[in-house]
Formats: sequence, structure tokens, C-alpha cells
Amino acid sequence: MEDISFFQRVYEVVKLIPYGKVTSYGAIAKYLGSGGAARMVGWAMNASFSAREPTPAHRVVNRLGLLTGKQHFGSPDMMKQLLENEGLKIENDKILDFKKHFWDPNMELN
DNA sequence: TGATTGACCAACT
DNA sequence: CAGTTGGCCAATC
Repeated sequence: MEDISFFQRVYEVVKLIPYGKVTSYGAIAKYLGSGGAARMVGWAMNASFSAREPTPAHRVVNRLGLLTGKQHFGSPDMMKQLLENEGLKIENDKILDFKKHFWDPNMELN
């Protein structure tokens, strides 16, 4: 599996995010060895809708817990609904207790 | 083929 | 304190 690109690795990590947990683009990028490639993670999420397997992109937010990519879920409230469905609380497009529900791949997979 | 942009982040000015 | 810059990789113009 060395033919996989950056995107594929992002999918792998995102799919590993446990229920009710969230992570940030930067954390994933950092885990992949590229702290500056956080933007690509977002781009990968956009492509994730065309990916073969479903990817819980709603569990990926920016480092502030802001639902920056909610627009890309088809509906601006879709991401919020999905997160609330997992027991999270969202207010003003921001995850409450974000730190508490933060799942860092560097912490869990290290 | 070169330039620009994109769901970001951290450091610098 | 706010605005700018550099960094990373891939897709689009």
C-alpha cells in the first residue's frame, strides 16, 4: 500500500475517529508528517464525498472546534446535526467542550 | 505548463 | 492586537 496518496492516508485516519470524537485538520496533517498540509486535509474531505468508502468528515473541524467545512456537507446545518447526533453540543457553529471530545491521532496512534 | 486557490495552522511583522 | 507570510499537496483555470 505504498501507492496511496496523501488523501488516502487522510481517509484512513478520519475513518479511525471513534464515535463522538472529533479532531482537527492540523492534527491529522501533523500525524501524517506534514504540519503545513492541513489545507490538504480539508481538500481531501471535499474529495471524500467521491471516495469509495464513506468518510466521517463531520468529525473533522478546525483547531478551534469551528465547523468551517459545514458548507460542504450539502446543507450548512448538516455537519452540526451529525455532530449533535453523536452526543456533541454545537453552539454558533462551534463545538462545546471541544477539548474534551478532541481525538488526537498523535495521542492514540502513537 | 504556470499560476491560482483551497474545509488550515503557526510564526512573524 | 491585527495583518501578512510561509508551508504543505493536489486540483482547477
